[in-house]
Amino acid sequence: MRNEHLRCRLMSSQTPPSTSSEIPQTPSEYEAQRRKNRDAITALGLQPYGRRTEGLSSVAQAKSAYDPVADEDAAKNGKTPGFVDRRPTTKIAGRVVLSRDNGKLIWMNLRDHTGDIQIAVSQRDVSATEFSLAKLLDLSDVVVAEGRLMKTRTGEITVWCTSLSIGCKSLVPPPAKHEGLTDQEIRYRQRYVDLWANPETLRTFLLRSSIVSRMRQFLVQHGYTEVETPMLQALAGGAAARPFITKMNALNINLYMRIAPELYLKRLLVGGMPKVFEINRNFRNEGLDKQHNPEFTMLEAYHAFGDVETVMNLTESLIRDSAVGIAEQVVGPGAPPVLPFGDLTIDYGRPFERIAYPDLFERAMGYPITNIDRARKDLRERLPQHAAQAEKADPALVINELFEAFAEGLVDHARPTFITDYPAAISPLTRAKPDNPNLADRADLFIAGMEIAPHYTELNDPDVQESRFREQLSALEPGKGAEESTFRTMDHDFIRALKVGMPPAGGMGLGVDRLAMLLTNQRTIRDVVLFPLMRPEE
RNA sequence: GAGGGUGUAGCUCAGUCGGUAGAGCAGCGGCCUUUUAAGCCGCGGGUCCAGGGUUCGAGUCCCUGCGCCCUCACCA
Repeated sequence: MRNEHLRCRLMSSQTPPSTSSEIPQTPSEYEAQRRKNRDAITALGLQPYGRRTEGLSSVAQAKSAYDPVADEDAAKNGKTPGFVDRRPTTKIAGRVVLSRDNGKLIWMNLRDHTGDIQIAVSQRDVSATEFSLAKLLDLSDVVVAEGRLMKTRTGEITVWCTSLSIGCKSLVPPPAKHEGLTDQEIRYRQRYVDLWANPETLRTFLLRSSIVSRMRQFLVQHGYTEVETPMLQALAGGAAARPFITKMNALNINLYMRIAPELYLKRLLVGGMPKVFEINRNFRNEGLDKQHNPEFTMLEAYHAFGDVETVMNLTESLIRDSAVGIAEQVVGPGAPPVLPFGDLTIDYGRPFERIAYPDLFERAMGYPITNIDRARKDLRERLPQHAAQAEKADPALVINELFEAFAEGLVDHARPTFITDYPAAISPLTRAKPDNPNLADRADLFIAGMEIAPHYTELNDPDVQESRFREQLSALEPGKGAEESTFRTMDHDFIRALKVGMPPAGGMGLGVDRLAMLLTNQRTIRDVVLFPLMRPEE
């Protein structure tokens, strides 16, 4: 009953308004003209918003079905009596991207997600109604064309229509046919236009989709279990970042959008799931730039009885497999995983470089990280804008300023590189190396200068974890304290979980958007996020 | 947060020294049965991002604000 009612309402809303007073806003000249054409299509007895259509081929399938022998035969013998036309027929749906009306013969180019193809609508070969429809079509309408596959005199594969119908009327004029849609703002705000008007955009997102599904497949094949943990959390933990705050009415409490799934995934290790991963969104209340969108997709994976080395190997093989998948789609089967990113050519097939933090520091500065006096002096002299840092109590921060300024730049951007052996002092949530308590069992993967994935040997001593939490809380800067202490709270349940006992484990987090940027050669995160965050219109 | 760029027709863009708002495509009317960004003839189309100022006169110069892009900084 209820469905009936809904259906009636839906159907009535599909009926075009008969009076102009029902048109919601003043239409542009273009929209008015298209509404007029739509009404004329309705007047022909056709439904301008189409209906279910079976037996559709993609444009790519149609093109590959073209039969040159049959076409030549038809061209040569088509007019002889008793001729049997063996050219294959096809039925395709696509958006009208070009139209050339020669009077009694209309050429149009249709586009679907696989490409463009030309169709011809001849007055001689379709019904009078269908030919009238063809005359009433506008650029960016979606049509269904059926006919035989042939080549024109100039050699272009064409569907010579025997029937034509409309899938939907477009009331909005398309972007310039030659330039496409170039306005960045409209590309992001109206992605639905960008996707059809710029085939490169659709291609990028199809590639991104294939990366993510192939990653899932890879992880499952390697024995990892995919899980989903809370996105709404009473405590936003697992990373040092500011969360989005939201409110739950029923319980009258504040909740936070998660900044990381880490603490929940570790609880699953406690529960006895040995290898888990999650691919999902994290939310961080920070600024936007080429590498940051407030919501972004993160892969986190944990491996019980593994360590940092275990997950480094996982990341390396996972990224290599992703690159192989992309190379096969972009270049062809068997293509090596070598992909361009801007001016770089990145070979994902070679073993990833591994450089220890202290070694890289010494290579850049000429002295070891233990030479704190020298480091303080360097910071004052070479980075005066960070002079205040030099007076800070913790030497590791001094070292790290210099490291970021001078050492990170030595990493070859074209070569995926793990930086290992970070100072323990700047890695508060990581276990120390078994043979050196001053170094953390942590490795960060950099590609093209971007931080792609951190790896850790996870803390599993509840007492150590609790004291690290406390240190983090007490280290809050006075100015930020009031605000940040509202969401930085001790996660007692997580400590309780560690008391139950978490096996030793390796864990990693991989920025899926950044990996998608690298593999699809897009310079900004906004070009690999379908609907990037924009300031609201108006 | 700082600096730079940009905003003009549905789209892509010109617009000189401050002096009647322009082009191509798209649209409308007409012609055209093998076109390739089809072609030919004709026609219409503007809140020059918004607000203020200077000026006889502002798309143009000045100020303020907003959007987008780029670089840097911050954050991670």
